[in-house]
Amino acid sequence: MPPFDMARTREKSASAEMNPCGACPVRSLTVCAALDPEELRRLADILQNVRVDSGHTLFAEGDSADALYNVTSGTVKLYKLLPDGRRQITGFLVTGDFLGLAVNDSYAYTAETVTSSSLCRFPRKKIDALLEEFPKMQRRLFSMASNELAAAQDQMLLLGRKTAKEKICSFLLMLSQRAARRGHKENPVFVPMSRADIADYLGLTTETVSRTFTQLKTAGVISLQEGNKVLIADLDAMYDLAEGA
Amino acid sequence: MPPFDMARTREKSASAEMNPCGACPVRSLTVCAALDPEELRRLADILQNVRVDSGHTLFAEGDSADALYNVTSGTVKLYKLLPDGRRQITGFLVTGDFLGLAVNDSYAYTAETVTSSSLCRFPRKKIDALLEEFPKMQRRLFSMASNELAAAQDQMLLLGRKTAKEKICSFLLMLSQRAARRGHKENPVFVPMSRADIADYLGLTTETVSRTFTQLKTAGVISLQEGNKVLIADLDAMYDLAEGA
DNA sequence: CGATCCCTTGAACGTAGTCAACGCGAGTGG
DNA sequence: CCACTCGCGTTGACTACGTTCAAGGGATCG
Repeated sequence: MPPFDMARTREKSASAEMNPCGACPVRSLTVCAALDPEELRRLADILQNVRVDSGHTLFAEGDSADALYNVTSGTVKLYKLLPDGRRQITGFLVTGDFLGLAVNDSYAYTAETVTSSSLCRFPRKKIDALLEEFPKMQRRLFSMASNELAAAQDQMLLLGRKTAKEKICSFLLMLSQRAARRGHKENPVFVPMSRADIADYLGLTTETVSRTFTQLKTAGVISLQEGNKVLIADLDAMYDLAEGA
Repeated sequence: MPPFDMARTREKSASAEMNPCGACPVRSLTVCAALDPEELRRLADILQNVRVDSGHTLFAEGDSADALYNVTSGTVKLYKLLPDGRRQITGFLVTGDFLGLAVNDSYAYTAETVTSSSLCRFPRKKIDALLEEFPKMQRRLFSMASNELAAAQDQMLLLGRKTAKEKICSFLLMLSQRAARRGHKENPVFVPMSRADIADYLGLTTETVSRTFTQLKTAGVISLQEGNKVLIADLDAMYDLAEGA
């Protein structure tokens, strides 16, 4: 029996065997894009499929960073805490996003599922070895990190300089655009996270988030629908409101 | 704002030969660390040394991103603007930091000098080719981007969840630690940027920055010295104040 | 059916923003 | 050489946006 078959038997989930990377429907979105079949096979050999229910912690800030993850379905939030419990969510990750970058071999943030999610888990040492071997993948990861960095700067602008209304509108537009890029319907927008999560992402309180939704609803810019969906009724107004026009 | 071509003197390979990367005193801090002599020579071949007076724009948000830069001396600020002029400074870069990562071949932010500065300029196409060739350098760049990303998340926590006093203390401590890591004296801290710049970095107004400095001064935690220096009189208090203890 | 969680709404409060004035030092020109 | 301007920092008075504290509704679940 070839060694790679041995490796595959170690995978946690049977679904990984039935759905190898070559057939992965979200590959084009992520770090695995543009790898050739042989490289994909090598990648499949080291990954574990992980399924996590909503509200569970993948890893906590300060944990030793022994794996990189790739979201294949669901939504994951990353956050940091202050000693007194104040929380800042630094990102909501969805299909195709990766997480687990480390500083000093420790995670810099806590990762927790918002909805039940599936992830590919790459043990650090193995993925590092593979990155050495496949510069193509290294470049891809770098380019994704660059995009993350640009998004982080947008978020700083939002946190430091936007009003509550502008923050909420920017947030909804971001979710909408992100859904569109993944081939989901961009309107109404699916908003799976709680008011508390939105507040901690935008630097607000739940009360302010709730009040601002009500304002926008009253102004006829959005309307709330069943199943945590938000219909953007006036897209132009949203764009204007998102930047203070 | 003066036109930057006037202030900027671009020295071609001639000066690069006189001061080759091999003798560069800040190499260990930056992307050029751990390259061998041959690789350094190749790097020196493509770089331009750039000297820029204070208050000049290196490039603006949206410009086509045709170069990567590396700060060798001085301080550079990066910022983004809202249509009505509100500004968020996303970082102050010093010796060893790089800038110029692009999204869609455009810069995502404006880069402007705070003090007169020197930079190494790497034309995009040439540096990309070199990165292909030297995976070592690619990895180094990636690891620096990872650190940037972690710093960005810290900044989001600051912007979203810290009070004015906590922001100012965190800021001064960051400057102090950064100076220490570069072998400069960490106390008193050199603070070359204006109140307006500090405000736009911390999501405050100049008045609040000024008032908070006065408060900290009155409380005996810091004292202001000649030449834009801040003496941290009570380091423990600063650490506590920075996280709301 | 009670307990819990999440969301919403109301009222009062407080932190930081806004508007305004002034001091100070550097640079400029009469 | 002095008067003037200009940019920057500081301080004061007032305001406002978002927070805090509190209450209640609605959905879910044991």
